[in-house]
Amino acid sequence: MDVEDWDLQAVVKSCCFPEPLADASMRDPFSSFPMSSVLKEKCLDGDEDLLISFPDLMTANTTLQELEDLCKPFFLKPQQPPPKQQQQQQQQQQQEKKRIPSSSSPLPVAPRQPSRSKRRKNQLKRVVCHVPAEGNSSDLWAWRKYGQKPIKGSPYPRGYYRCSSSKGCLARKQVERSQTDPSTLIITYTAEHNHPVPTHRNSLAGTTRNKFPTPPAIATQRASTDPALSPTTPLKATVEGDEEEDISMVDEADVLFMDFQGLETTVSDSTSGFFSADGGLPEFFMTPSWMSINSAAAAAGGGG
DNA sequence: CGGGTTTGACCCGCGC
DNA sequence: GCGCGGGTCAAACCCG
Repeated sequence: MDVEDWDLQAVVKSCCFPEPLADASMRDPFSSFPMSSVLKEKCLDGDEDLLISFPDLMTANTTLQELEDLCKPFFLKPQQPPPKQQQQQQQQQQQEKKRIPSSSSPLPVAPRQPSRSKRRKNQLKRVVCHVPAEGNSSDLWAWRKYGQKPIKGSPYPRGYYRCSSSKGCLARKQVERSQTDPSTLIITYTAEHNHPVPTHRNSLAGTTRNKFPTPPAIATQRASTDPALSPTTPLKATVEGDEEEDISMVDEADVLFMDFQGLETTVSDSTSGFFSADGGLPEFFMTPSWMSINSAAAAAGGGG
C-alpha cells in the first residue's frame, strides 16, 4: 500500500495543496509559469467568472506552516457557500450523521442500514485527476482503503479510499488506471475534507502506513500488490460538478487555487501548464518538475 | 493492540 | 420491473 498511498498523496498534494518551493529564485510567476500566464490573461481579458478574491497567499519565502495556515480557511470553508451548495452540504452532513452514530448515542449500529447516500451519483461533485504512474510525491491527507472493485471493461481494478484523518470526514477518492493509457492513473476525489490539513501526520490516529514518499524499490510487498496504484506525478486535473460552476481562481505567484462550488483545489507548480475547458469541464494540464523538490523536502523533514 | 488492507457480500442507482 | 454494475460494509487477516 505504500506505493499506492505514495502516489495518491502525490495527487492530492499536487492537486489540492500548495507546495512550497525550495528555491524561490526558481519561480517566475508569469514568464516561467505558463499556467499563470494563461490565467492572468483570462482574468485580464475580462473573464468575470474568474474571481481573484484571495488575499496575498504566497510570498517568496513562504514556509510550509505558513502555507497550511493560509490554506486552512479554504479547507475549513469559513465563507458561506451559495444556497444550493449549502443545501448539498447539509444533506451530506445529515447523511453522515446517519452513517456515523455519535459516540454518546446508545443506539446500536444497525447493519446494512440505508447508509449509502441517496444522492444520485451524477449529482456528486468530483475532482478527477489524471496522473502519470511514475514520479513521486506525497500529500498531507491520510487515506484508508475500504474497498476495491474490478471495473467492467477495464483490466484494472478501482480502489476506494476514505479520509482517515478525521472520523467524520466525508472525503473519498477512487484510484484506477486509465484504460487507454495504463501509465496514467485516474484519481477521483469525492466530497470534501471537513477538517484542516493535518500538520503532523505522525500524530494522527489512523494514518496510513506509508505517509511520505517511498521509493518504489523499498515499497512493501503489500503495496505492490495493488495494481491500481503506483507512484504518481500530477499531470491533469479535471473538476466535475454541477452545471453552473462557480470557479474562483487566484493567480498568485506560482500557486493556483480553484474553487468549484466549494470543492477547493489547490494547484502548486513551478512548471508549465495550461488550462482548458474542452468538453465543458475545466481541465488543467501541467508538467510537474517540483517533484524532486518535494521529495527532497519530505526526506529532510523526516515525515513531519 | 491499534490501525491498515483484503475481499466477498450486500445494497442501490441507473439504464434498458 | 429487472438486471447490471458501482459503491460500501465488515469480518478476517496483516503489520509494526
